[in-house]
Amino acid sequence: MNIGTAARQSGLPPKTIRYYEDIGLLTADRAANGYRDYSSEDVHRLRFVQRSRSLGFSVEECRQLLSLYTDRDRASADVKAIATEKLGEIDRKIAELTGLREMLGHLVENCHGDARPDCPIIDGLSGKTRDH
Amino acid sequence: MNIGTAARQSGLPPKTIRYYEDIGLLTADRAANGYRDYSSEDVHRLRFVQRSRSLGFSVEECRQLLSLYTDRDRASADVKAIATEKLGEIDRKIAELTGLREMLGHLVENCHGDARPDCPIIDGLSGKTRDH
DNA sequence: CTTGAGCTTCCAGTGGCTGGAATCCCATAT
DNA sequence: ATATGGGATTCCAGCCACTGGAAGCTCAAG
Repeated sequence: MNIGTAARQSGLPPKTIRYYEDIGLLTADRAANGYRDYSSEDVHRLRFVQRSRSLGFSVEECRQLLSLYTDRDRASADVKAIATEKLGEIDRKIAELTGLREMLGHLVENCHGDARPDCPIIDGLSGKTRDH
Repeated sequence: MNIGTAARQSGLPPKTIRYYEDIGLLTADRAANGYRDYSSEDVHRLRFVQRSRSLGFSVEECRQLLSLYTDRDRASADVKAIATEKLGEIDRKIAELTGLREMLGHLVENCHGDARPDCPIIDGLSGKTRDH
């Protein structure tokens, strides 16, 4: 099957698939006319990468996961280690964003938001107000 | 004052300050020897940008905020609009990450994580299991 | 036989820096 | 006077993960 079909079935744009091939993440057979030719197993791998990426794994992590995916004899502990590490990262990111949300939320709440120039948001960003 | 001092006082690396100048976000006077020369007002602006960036505003948004910061007569509503929009983005990001966290958390929970090859994480990523 | 869609490659740009090289300036120690 | 070390300058390249666009090929349908 051609790249367009593989793209539709995997949820990845053709450009991205070519890019993945370029960086050696996935390979593809070539048909007689020079077109890339994907098997359904290839599509599985593409979708695997698509899902992994959408779950926040970096491309390098996807490379690791793919090799764990391919290696039918690896220990599940190896996979769990990567996933757990990523879970920690996600938690840290959520915590950070929640902190930001709170800070910015306070600023927005205290801003009357009318035609007057007086603005606690600007004051907060410029460091004028004492930290509470 | 030199760029190093301004950097220490604003919390931005010198490289970043030069970069900001390069893209026209901030300007700097030059001393006789060609060194950049920062006033304390310049440092205020640098810190303003530093805080805005750390709160998740893009450089382009910082450009807007800076002009609102400089314009002593603008309505606080203008600032509030930008901040509220950003608040929405942060909320969306948190929601997205929370979703990811949950999904990945389930996979990790169900993985026994021992020497056996059977792994629900890989199965989940490959789409083998029905979405529950 | 033409048209249009889809495929190929390659080059360049995105955002927001960051690292490194080569060179210059300045203050201090010898 | 000079050597040294730290900081400043410029410019070029690279990071991540794509994405857009140009120029040219192939293929199926009308």
